[in-house]
Amino acid sequence: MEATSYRTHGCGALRLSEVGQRVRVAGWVRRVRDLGRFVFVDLRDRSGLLQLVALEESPMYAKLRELGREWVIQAEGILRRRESPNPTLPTGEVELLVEEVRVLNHSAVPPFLIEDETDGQEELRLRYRYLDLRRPIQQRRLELRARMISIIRSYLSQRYFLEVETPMLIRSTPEGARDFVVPSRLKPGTFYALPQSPQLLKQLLMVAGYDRYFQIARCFRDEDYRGDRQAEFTQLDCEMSFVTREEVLETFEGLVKTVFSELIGVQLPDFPRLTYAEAMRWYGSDKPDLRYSFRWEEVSEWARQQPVPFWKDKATFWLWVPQVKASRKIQDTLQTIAKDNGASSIAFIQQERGHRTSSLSKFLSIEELPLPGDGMGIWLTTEKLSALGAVRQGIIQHLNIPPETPWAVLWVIDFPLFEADDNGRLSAAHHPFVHPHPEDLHLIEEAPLSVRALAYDLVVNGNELMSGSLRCHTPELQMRVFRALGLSEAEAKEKFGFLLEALSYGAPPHGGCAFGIDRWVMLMAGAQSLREVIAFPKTASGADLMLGAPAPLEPEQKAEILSWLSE
RNA sequence: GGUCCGGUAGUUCAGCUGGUUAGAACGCUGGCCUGUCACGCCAGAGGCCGCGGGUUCGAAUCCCGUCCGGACCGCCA
Repeated sequence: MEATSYRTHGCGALRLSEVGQRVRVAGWVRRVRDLGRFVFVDLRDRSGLLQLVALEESPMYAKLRELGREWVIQAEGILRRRESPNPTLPTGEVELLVEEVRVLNHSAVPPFLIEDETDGQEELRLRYRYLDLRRPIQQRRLELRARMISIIRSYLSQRYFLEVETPMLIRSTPEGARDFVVPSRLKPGTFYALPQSPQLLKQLLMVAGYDRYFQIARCFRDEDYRGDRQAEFTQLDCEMSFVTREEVLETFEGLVKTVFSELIGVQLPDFPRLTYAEAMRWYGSDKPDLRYSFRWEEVSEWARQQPVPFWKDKATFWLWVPQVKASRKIQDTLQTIAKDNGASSIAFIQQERGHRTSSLSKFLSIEELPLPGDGMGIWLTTEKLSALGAVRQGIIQHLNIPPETPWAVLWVIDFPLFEADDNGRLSAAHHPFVHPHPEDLHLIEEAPLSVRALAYDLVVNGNELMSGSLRCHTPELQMRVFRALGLSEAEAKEKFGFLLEALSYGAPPHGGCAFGIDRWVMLMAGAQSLREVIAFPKTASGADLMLGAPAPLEPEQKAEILSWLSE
């Protein structure tokens, strides 16, 4: 902490090495402990906590006794060794014998404890966010976030990436989430939209020859929120030219490893890669949590030959979880999860100290099945692979299985380019600018659902942390994809004319990605909610409880804006 | 948009099958206390029971509506 005229040291910086020195500190009063002939004050600033002390015979004694919680004070005196140290505090071996104290500001009594373990509910803390952020644990989280962004900037800048800002007032794009909209005053009846991501702008930067771009970009989506979602959120947005998918993955694998190493001292091994098809078949999810190694195996052929009536004509999968045992109640829960996710049957077998029990014992001679030891096995019949993922997650959650490793980071690649909605209409699985896999180009028209994309996700502990792709860089290929999505030439020109035009002026091969920074910080900080790693977050209904936003406008302002809405 | 949970002292909660004066802990105020660090001890103040309506002799408690917060589903290329 920098010294100023108000202070010579940060409260948390003082150690035995400063004992005997005259020091001046400034900060907030955490608590006053009045013992009669002694008074102790805990003084807090961002650097930590320091104990101040005054004895009865000192004129400071009366002054310290009068201080209230969260008053802002400045104190000066000689640092001395404590008679009874506190080993739980970094400054626990020293204290400041106060010779002078100045109250810089009073404070109202705070509505909740300004401590890591606070007694305030989140609603109250959001209303007094400046007090909540005064808690050391919050300061550490925002410091972690700032350090992470600084590491990212340094890594990318060293690799020829250029940080470019893109506008917040842009044009609404037809796909994706609902836009936040801003009415135009100068052209009544027209509207700006806030960006859902700088996707198209960064592609235009590649066309412009900027080669490697990044931005810590604020993005906006007007959808309903959750604990893990905010109306505005922060992306690390990146794009590169003249690179293969392989080179993009290497670049960002390096970034992620660097952040883990420099931020929390974790050396990650090389990231395994799963294709989308493998991830779905083995884990039933496109973002599998690989902290747990157990995975599904298809046993349909074997199952069809067994005398189990509900295994005929169905795809059957087998999962073995070693060294666990599920109660009847948990089995019922897993069955509900399976059924809710479209599975047609679920069956269990358990072995405990060599003794086997199974819900299929009346169909199968269970003693003859080869089992690897004690544990639980599950057979699931389902046509929907996502049921495999739901049951696997259910097992982890309800059996409280401890992770085998603290961090599991992997790539999922070869996502499908298209997906069909409920009515069978094609839509872009990721977004409509993704480059199809070169081996599947011939399938775009005949079998679009089997076209793979040059797309990739980075998955950390079951969370999608980053998503990206190579992009169509010729207008011809981009138009083929648009057509497959059901866009006519005229519609494509109307909606994405500027992109098609830009691609026709010498667009280089390019691709990139976007990281969800809030989620990433949340994982690194071990936080439970995005709101804990955002300085001024909104509630689930999109409200800022401190500012009182959103709020009605003054009648004149409202009337003026209403007049802009229609031309 | 749907389902569920919650809203009582400054705070976190109890009370809720209707019935004296609505409780506890922490915090706050005052007093005592020689080494505390969740200091301890004693005393005290503090309440439109979210808001509006209804049922009833009587409502924190039951019913309807509404607002706010949270979780889940939908939604989130």
